[in-house]
Amino acid sequence: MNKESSKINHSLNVNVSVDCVVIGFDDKELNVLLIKRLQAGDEKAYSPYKLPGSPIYMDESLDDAAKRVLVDCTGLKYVSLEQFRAYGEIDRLRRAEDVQWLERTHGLASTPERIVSISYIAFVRQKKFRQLTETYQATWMPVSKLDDIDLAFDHRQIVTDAIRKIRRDVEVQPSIVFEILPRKFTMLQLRAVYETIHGEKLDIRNFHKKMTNLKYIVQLDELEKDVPHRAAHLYKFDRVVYKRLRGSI
Amino acid sequence: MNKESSKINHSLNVNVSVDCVVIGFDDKELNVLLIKRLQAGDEKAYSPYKLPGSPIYMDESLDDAAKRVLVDCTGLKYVSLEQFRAYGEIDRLRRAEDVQWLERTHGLASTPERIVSISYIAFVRQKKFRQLTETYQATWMPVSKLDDIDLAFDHRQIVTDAIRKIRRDVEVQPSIVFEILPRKFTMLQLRAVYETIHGEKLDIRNFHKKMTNLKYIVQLDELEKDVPHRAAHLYKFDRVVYKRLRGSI
DNA sequence: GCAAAAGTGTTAGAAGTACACCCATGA
DNA sequence: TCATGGGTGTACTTCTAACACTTTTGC
Repeated sequence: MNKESSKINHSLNVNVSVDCVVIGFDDKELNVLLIKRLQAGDEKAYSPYKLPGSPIYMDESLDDAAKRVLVDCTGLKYVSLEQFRAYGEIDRLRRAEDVQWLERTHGLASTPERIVSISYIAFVRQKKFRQLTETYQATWMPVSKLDDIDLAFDHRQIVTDAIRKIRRDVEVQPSIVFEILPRKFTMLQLRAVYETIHGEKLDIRNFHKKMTNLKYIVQLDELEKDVPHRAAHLYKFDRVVYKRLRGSI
Repeated sequence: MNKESSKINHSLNVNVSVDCVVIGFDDKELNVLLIKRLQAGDEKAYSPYKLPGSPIYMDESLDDAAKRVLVDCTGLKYVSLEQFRAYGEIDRLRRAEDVQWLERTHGLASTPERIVSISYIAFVRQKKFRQLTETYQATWMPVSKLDDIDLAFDHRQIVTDAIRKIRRDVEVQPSIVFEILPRKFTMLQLRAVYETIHGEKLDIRNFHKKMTNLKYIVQLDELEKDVPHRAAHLYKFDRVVYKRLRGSI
């Protein structure tokens, strides 16, 4: 848009951005990855948290932009990101502090009237990259505490929608739960995932029966170690069998 | 759409557009609503069909833009449109004829490198507005014939994705089938919808049993008329009961 | 031995599937 | 009387839900 003002502006498409809702699981609860905004002079005036996001570059697809954002903000590569929804209400930039932050961060002389944001969801196992989040000023916020904090732009709405989507997706596409489990997992861990996502306790025996009936959950000849109780069997998720059984779902 | 060209550019956001995938049902098969492109000098060079769509205006939300497109192109109001997916590959405007068409139609001096399109789905009963589609050069294309025709931009991909989405949505949100049925319908009509969407025959007795067990499908004290065979009962969809039973789904 | 979780079966009810015949109507 | 779709029941299988005790291990 502003070809003069800087090279950054030349290659950015400031009318379209991507935002990533990274939902993490820490074996106990769901957390969402938020970025602390860099603070300028009057620190108080700014909403401290936002989703990782960025305007797209002209030479990258939406999917590539979302991947870039995740790598830039968190160091995370190889995370499966799924496009989720576009946000384009006309009052998305209603807060002056949000606009100021955008201009400062991206070196813009001016901001468009509106930025349409394409949001992406990732569902990840937190333990994989606990150290990286500190480097990038990213922080895990428990989903249960979201009501108490202020988020920039319409990011609260986006997070709320994303969590609702994940709850639904687990029903139709159970493979996503294995993204937040280690490669080898116990039935207890698997059950904890389902209980956390659904928000209710599940019957142990029925759960065990149901899961071991699934052909793509295979028991390994291996037990967990260093636990202060009887060791549980380990299982793995067989992606090949899963895909064969479910076709293109 | 034709004011003064300068004003149009001022109020259009040419970087973002909406496209509507209107899937219609004519009691036999699924059809998608396509627009015939207005033809310039060299008619042959242009892909004849595209989805109804438009760049968004600065003072309208994405949802409003989609509604406007549908009204402008087809005269359809009060159709439930649902946002579906954003398309932002960098080569969306790869075809020169597509770019030329855009510039001519919207009076643009130049076209951005890329236009991100937000696609919307509507699912409608074709009979409601058969005459309107002629006025607007819109036409119903059987989904089964899509392989044989050329669509502009990435619209083939969009339509394919939309149809897959509808097939899935029927499972989780059965209310959408009633959008393409008359207010009073027979079990045969209802079954035809399911069979068309799923692409397979269903057992008549089991289907009947299952549907009449649903509290939100209520039998009326009324029979169909003017049929060359025994008249069937009419049923209606009770939206209030449906919503009560399914909460916020 | 105790704390903590692993592992395991049965029963009852609900839901889904397979399957075939007579009925009402208009042409 | 024939063509067309309307309307119905039963038996079998599968899935779901409810429910409690013994085993293994580390401390």
